[in-house]
Amino acid sequence: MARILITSALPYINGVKHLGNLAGSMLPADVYARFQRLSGHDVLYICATDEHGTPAELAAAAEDKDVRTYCDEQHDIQRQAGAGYGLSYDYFGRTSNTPNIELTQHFAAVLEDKGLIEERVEHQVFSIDDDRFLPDRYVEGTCPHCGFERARGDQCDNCGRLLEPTDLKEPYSKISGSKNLEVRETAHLHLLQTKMEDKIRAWVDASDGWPSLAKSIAYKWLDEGLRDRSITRDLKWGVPVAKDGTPREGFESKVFYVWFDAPIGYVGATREWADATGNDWESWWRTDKGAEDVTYVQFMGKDNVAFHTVSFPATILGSEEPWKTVDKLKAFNWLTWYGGKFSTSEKRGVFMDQALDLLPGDYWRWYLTANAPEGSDSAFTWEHFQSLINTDLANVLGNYVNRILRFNKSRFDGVVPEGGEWGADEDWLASELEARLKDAATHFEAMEFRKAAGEVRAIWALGNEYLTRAEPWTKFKADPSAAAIGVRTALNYMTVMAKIAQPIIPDAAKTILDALGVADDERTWPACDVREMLTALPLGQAVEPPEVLFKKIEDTDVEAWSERFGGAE
RNA sequence: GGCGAGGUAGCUCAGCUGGUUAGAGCGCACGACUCAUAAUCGUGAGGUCGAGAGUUCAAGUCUCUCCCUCGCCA
Repeated sequence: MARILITSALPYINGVKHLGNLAGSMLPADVYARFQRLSGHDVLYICATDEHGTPAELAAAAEDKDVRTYCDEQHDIQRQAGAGYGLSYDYFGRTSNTPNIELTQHFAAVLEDKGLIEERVEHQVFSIDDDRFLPDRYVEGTCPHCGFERARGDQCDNCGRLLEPTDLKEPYSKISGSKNLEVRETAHLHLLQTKMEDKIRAWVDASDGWPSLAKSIAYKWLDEGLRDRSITRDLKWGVPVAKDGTPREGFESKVFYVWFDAPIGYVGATREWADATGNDWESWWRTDKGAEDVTYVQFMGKDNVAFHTVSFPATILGSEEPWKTVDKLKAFNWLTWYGGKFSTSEKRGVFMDQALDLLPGDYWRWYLTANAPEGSDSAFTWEHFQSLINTDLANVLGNYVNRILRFNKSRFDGVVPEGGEWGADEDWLASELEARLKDAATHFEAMEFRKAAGEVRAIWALGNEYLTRAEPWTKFKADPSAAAIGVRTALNYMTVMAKIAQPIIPDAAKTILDALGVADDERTWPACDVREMLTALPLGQAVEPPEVLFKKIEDTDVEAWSERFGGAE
């Protein structure tokens, strides 16, 4: 039994995430976690909301709430949305909770002890009417190069030149529009990443288990040269810059930058889990306290790779403490909306909570896994969604369950029938299954989710092929016992179909296994002898057809949804 | 503008370190079957692998140029 620590990139607190976010980290992490649990491993799947930073403050202000209240509400909304998709976190924590605050302050203190943190004075734009320092991109004004009137403080969108906020002519606050700005001096802590470049590069060199996408992004950053990075901000909402409970002098109104404390949230949320369950968090994170046998797997979108392969490692490696670092890293490309970007403002795309209003979580889980943006960006379209759901879930899997259970009910009184002999058709089924089962497990293990889903689908389809060969409906007329072996094998086969479906569509799989009376402790990943699998159900056991597993998506649904959420043109 | 990803059958995508007639699923056509959510099973038709040039005995797979799409720019 292996110990596997799984984290998915932390969703930012600012609003419910869209399907692309779900598909690119939380869902595949969950599928992987479920697969590994079914395979008998000790899995700890941790996630949390990333709550600090300016966007959270502004979103709260827009709703006329204090930040804490806003985050409380949003955290709850995201937790519920995750539950709607069956995301099986062992713990869904918060970066604003005490464990993360303490850990963040701890890392900062240790890094400073190692000489990797330095106080530097910067010049930043302060908005008197907003009563706050403005992050670069919240200062706008006229570009000194091209005259574009809405250039951002970090760069001009029109001519593309990099800017400093102080370069802008006629600057104004993007938050309030106020022109009542001034440049003030402000001190910040800087993490001296330049000193750690060699150490990080050596660590990247030594890493295996990363896909090429991840390595190339890490090297790109290293090749460009790391920069010392400010890790504090002039904000109220965040981890206070303090040590042992005492605020740092001159930093009373400052907090750590969200990008510094967010990844530490993986550890923080693990501590929350330990506090809540009475478990030990250090045995998962400290190699001096039992974590040396842990395999740590991270899931994230490609935009997050640099932070996980360079920035966060800088924090961890810089501490020189025996923290666990990532072993395997799975990075995803984008799920696009008809080839373009998901966009709230332009009403393009579906968000996690909205999708659940349309259909249950399993529908989305299947589509987003079978069509995961693994090798390249992958397009969501309603038409494609409809096609995959109807074919794979309703026709191939759902109909199989329905056809065989109903036939069994009308011909064999709804119990696993006796009679008939294992024959050539059953041998054929067993050998096909054995090969495909092995492939499916390999793909799940390798985190190749499209291929895993494809193999699962192939195994489902194999059931229908078997029925075509066995044709119990024909045999029943002349020899009911010849039909019985076909039905019995088909019922046993259905248990395998459902068991391997569990990582991807857990709810539907549970419905099927319940209908077949499979005990909870027999629902692990099928790994025994294939013939044993196909003869496991006790003769005479009652099996009841469940309600229709998956309803089909009609053309009228697609029309209505395209209208509401955007679609082709 | 810089950087990144990508342009492979009608659609969504596989194609590792170059090597027999370029693959899958969906869609489509035809056939079979009737237990089933008009479901299922079988067969088949579809591609000058964005364009051009080059390296090589051999390129979707390497090099260069160009065109186009998407994203990021902390």
